[in-house]
Amino acid sequence: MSDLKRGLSEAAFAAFEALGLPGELGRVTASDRPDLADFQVNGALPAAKRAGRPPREIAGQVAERLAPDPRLAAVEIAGPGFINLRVSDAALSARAQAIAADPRAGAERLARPRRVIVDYAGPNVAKEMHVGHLRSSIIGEALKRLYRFRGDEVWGDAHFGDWGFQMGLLIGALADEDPAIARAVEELNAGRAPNDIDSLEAPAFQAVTLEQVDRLYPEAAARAKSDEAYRDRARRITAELQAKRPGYYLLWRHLARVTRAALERDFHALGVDFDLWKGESDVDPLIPAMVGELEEKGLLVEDQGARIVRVAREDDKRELPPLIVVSSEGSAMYGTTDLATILDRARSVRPDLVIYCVDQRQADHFEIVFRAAELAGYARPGQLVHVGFGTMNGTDGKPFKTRAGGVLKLVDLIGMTRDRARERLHEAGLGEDLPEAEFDDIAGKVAVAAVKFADLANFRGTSYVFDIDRFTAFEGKTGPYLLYQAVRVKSLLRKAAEEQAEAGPVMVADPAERDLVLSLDAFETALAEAYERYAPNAIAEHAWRLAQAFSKFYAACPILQAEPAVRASRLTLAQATLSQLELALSLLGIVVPERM
RNA sequence: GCGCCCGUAGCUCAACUGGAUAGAGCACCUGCCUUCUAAGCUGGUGGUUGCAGGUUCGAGUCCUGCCGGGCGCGCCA
Repeated sequence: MSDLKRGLSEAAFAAFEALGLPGELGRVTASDRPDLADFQVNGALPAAKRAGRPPREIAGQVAERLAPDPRLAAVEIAGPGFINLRVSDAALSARAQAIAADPRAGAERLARPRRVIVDYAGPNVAKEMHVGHLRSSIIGEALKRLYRFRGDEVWGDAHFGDWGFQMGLLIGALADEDPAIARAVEELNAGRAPNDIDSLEAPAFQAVTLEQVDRLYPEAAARAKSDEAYRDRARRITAELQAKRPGYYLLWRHLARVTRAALERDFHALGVDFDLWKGESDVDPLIPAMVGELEEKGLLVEDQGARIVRVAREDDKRELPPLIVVSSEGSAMYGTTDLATILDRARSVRPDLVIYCVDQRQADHFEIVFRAAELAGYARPGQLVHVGFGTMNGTDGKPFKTRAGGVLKLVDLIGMTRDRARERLHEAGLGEDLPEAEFDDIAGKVAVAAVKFADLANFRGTSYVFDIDRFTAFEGKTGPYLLYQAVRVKSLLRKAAEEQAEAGPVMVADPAERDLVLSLDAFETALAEAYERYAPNAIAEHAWRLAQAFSKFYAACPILQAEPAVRASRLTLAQATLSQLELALSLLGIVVPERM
């Protein structure tokens, strides 16, 4: 059963067509004026222009055809030609009943599923994740879950940055700092490259820690900006690493392992998971053949010592730089591995759509890579999509930094939020008689809900201010509010079960019940919008509205004390709300505890 | 310099792709716990949507020009 909005749209579509007007004009939307109507149709206004007739006249004719519909209690014309629809209580009751009985809580399935890859543009394997990495993980995860839920076949790929200049830079810095490492690298490099390099171990590298990496990388990156010789050496090392010189390669492998473990820990804490734990290095073997192919196709040209693909077009408004495939040092670049990854995926997964969930600032980069991929025949137009998001700034409007001037690590953010959650749980007297382990689990879920919802409630495209107080806020439009509402329903349903109160047929009567059912009905619309615009904030917004509608219903309508038939109806509404709310939150990557 | 994005309540953000009276949260006033979890609910204050034009029945949304901010522009990712 489709939602009320779509059902009514179909009726309005038919009404417009019967009048010889385009059916699309019959699009039904939620009313802007809830005091006047539940839904509205605005199509009479644009229709008037085409038909050369007054809008109210057309609206009147459409309304006449809609009026007999048993789902509608009232059809009225308002203002210049709006058609206001008020749904009957019986139709709302039936819809609530259907949602309650539906394991998908009223959400539909795609008619034509696609094969989709969500590329999280994973963090660099050179430094720990900080809050700046938050968005791609959270948004990417939400998109992955949404797409999968609607019926697409989806692969989430971490796509770690583990094969570029930053690795050469870090290797150089480590050798500079620790003579033992420098020696080990030299000795290994001096020996002949063994055929089975993967089985080699280099004990000297075992002592390298994440803390060391974390400390050295920013220094090295800064120095490379001003010191040309230093930069050139790092680029040389990068090229040699990619050529698998044993010393560099084995040190790289150790770094990859160490940082990978930290990344897994961070992603796990956030409830983010990947189907493919791939990195740039994984497509390295494809590069030589790819370069040859680009050459054969006449796309590759020599320029300033590098080998590039020109992607600029005549009608470009700006001068788009070329894709640098092979640097003048002979190494693969960011764009090289991206292109090779597109080729790899085209051969393995054969996706209909690849969503790159990456910072908006990289828009030009992706435009260049996508054009190159199309020129090479690795992708069709529209198959690759860059879903950009804004940057996260501090309260001062500049890129976020801690008070000490450093970046805030993701683990620390989660930890801080969890501590705040513990405090607030105590203050509110929630979960006091629960075992320690469950209490901790709840605090963790509250923290993740707070962090994720604070991010996902914003439209991805705009930058927003990272405010630690906002991420640890538990009142108002926050993740914890939503958990609280869901848990309240669970508690209610538990109590009902104890009293052996059963759910039964829905009979909508109270205004709060009407509003709740209309909120439930809007689920599919929210999912469709989030899907089409790659915008999880539509789901977050829906979850918030639903929770709020329930809270009002909860305050206005006693449930367990009501007479049996009313009680049964309200229990069904509560169940439907819980299943849809929990589902919506799960799509955002937020887990609801049993109690709190 | 060229290009992209943004400017909405004191603060942080929405606004179903051009529709009615621009909505939430926080903050600030107001009332509600002998009824199912008060992290809640109720009512209220708060706006010339940066400025000036234009397009049309109708503009926060589209166009033009200013003002202000962010970002990107070849071997970092």
